[in-house]
Amino acid sequence: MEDIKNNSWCHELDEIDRQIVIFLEKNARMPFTKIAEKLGVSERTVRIRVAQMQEDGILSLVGVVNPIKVGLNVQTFVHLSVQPNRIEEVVSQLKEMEEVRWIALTTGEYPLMLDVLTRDYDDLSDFVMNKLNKIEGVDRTNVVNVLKKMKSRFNFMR
Amino acid sequence: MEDIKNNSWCHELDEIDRQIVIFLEKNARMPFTKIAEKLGVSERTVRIRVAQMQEDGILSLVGVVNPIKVGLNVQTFVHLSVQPNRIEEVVSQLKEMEEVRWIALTTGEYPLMLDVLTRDYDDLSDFVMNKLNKIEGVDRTNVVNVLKKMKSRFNFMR
DNA sequence: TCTGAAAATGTATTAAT
DNA sequence: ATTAATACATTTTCAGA
Repeated sequence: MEDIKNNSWCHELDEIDRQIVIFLEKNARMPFTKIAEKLGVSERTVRIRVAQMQEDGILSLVGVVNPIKVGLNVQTFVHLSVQPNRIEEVVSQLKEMEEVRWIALTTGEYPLMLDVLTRDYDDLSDFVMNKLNKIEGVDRTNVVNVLKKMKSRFNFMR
Repeated sequence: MEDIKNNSWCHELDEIDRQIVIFLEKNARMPFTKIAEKLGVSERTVRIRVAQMQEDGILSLVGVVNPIKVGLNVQTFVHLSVQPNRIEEVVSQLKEMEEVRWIALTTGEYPLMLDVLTRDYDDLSDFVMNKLNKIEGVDRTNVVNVLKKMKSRFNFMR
């Protein structure tokens, strides 16, 4: 079981990598010199390791906008049942819709799941009525509204 | 309808803000000087605006780890039905579990929805059997596995 | 580790509302 | 009076050997 560490799809991060990530998870613009100082390594070490992790697709340093602050107040999950031979076609249409932020193929009664963001319930109902329900091949839909987020933690290092 | 622009919960970004965000969504460490140059404004303008947007909770500049690259290969959504008077209590237990990345109160048959990340199906089954099903007050669960992500777009500016 | 170049920050100043 | 922009001086950070 331990050989998992040497697989290329699972990059095992050493302690220095992990510490670097912890700082950058909080502040993507933290100066490398400051991180280096805190960890007792050279600035170069930090710079090289960050570049390597970005290169390997392990770490991204990005700006993220808070959707609520720009007026996208309503988050909804839509479970979709589709005629099996038309899934590809339906997905390609869904991909083009800007309200649809995330699409996945899933197990269960409804093979597609969408994460949908809209300004308000008017826009949501407009989306469901005029976009979703107009797609050919959609069988049944199950719409679940997010009322309140109770936890959201997407930083991975401790 | 246009007065929506002057509400404090909905910070309307002007064109310069939007352009800044577009650059930072791609690269949180892009030098302010470079952004300023591209937009034809001073570096200080960019710096102040970024600070202001961060202050207002509109924009965060963060490092994000690709879960798959660190061995978290299985994403699962769990819909939970809970005895109504025990929701708070159940949520507070779920919050402590590191597999549970995200919790929301939702409409529909199952009032709680969880986003769960695990290394593999063994860990998932362990989580369901030994953690989830041990919580007092949980009524029914509906477990939906993510088989394949078809779209993921969480940058908001165009 | 060092070093020149680049970038970020602080202060003072001005303009606009 | 407050906010936002600029210019410039100083400090910090970056990226190469």
